[in-house]
Amino acid sequence: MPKLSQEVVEEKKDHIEQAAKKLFIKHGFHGTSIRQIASQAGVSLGNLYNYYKTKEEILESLISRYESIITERFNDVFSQIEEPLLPENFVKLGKLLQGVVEDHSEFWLLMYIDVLEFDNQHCRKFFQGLAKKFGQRFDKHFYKLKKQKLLNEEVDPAVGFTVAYLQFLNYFLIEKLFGGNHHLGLDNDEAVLKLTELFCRGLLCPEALEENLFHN
Amino acid sequence: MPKLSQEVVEEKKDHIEQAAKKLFIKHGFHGTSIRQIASQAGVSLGNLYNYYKTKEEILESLISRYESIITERFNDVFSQIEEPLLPENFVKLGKLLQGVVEDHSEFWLLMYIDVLEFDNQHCRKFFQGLAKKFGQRFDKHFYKLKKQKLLNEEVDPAVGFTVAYLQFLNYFLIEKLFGGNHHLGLDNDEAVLKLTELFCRGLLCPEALEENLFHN
DNA sequence: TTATAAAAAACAGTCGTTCGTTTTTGTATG
DNA sequence: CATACAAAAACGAACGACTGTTTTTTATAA
Repeated sequence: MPKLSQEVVEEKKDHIEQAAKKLFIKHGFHGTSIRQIASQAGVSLGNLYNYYKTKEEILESLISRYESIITERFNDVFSQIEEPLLPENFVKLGKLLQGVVEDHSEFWLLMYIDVLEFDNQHCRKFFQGLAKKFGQRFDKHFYKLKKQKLLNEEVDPAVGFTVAYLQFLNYFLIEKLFGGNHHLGLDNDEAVLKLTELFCRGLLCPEALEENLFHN
Repeated sequence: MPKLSQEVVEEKKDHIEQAAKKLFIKHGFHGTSIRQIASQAGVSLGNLYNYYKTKEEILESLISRYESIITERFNDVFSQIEEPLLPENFVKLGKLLQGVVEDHSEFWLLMYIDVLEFDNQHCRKFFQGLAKKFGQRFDKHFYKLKKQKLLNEEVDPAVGFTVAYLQFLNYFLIEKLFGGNHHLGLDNDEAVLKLTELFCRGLLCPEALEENLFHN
């Protein structure tokens, strides 16, 4: 039998890893056996070891494959948002991130596996220098707003955007994976609107922020 | 041998569960064996089954025990904050929650185990009706501010406070468990200050929010 | 002595991995 | 065009260690 082409190998690995993913996110890494993976993928036990040296390598390959998908998806999201600090674009961001979580909540489950069993070795890059990355991506937009003095000078817009991004993700993850059940007491659309309002305007009126007004 | 008193039993269970916790958060539920737990606790394998019917019961007991500790700790935090929407109290909240995460990050690891392997059955109450709970706890404070018209009327103060609470927790969890490594590009104290600023004032200047100003 | 706790041994499976074998298939040969 | 060959892929039995749980035995203290 001739050697399989690189793409065919990748296809087969992808097929195996889809099966593995299904089991890992349901029973965890140690809760899933190689036999189950093989069976789920319709492949023999021994043959798995032609593609992966160890069980852990399956998880690693799966995560890095998924990471590309997620990264691409996020790039797609951000490419739809040119001016991220417009209120209407916060709303748009929220809804797009809702879609990401709904389509790929498994990715975060894999991340929790990684956190638990591998000290988040494989997924930590996801958070490294997050604000800096956004700062670079939306460089010109942030600079323009800054120059126009439309921003609260106390907060770096990159930090603000990162916070909003994380908050949206977190909100939908709590809803999807943690059983939040409308934990803010709002439906999802309202939540996105209220979060947007909060990020843009803040919680307090300008008058309240003159400290003396608060202390009476 | 006479029957052990209820408190002695609870002490022994606590001791066993401390050992179990150590192992569970390191290797996950299925990655930890009963023998390891017994050995770590300095108890015989068979004797464990005098205290728990199954391995899962150890985790359940551990989680519910930890839940009480965490709940108490949170109550302690909130009792230190009478007027949660004062900017200086946001800062205080942030620092207190930093302490909670630093002291009890294991609780969240257990929660991720619960999410992964038990659909968050045991921990989901943590998020249920969160905003409502805060709304009730800080009832009078929120009402007072509302009456004084110091609040952004677009956002329920309970929702705003819940969001801030979750954001602080999430920030420190990312730092502690997910390898964030100053993901906002700030040290922790700065991050608390900037988050506070963001929650109170928002990201945009009042002038920016008149939409026409934005679209030129 | 007796009820109970603790320990040890036994049980029936399952685990990740290895390995010898069989099947498959493109290529080279006649 | 048919055959033989060889390399690769697929398979599944076997290995030794380990699994959660049950049962049996021993130690302990009123």
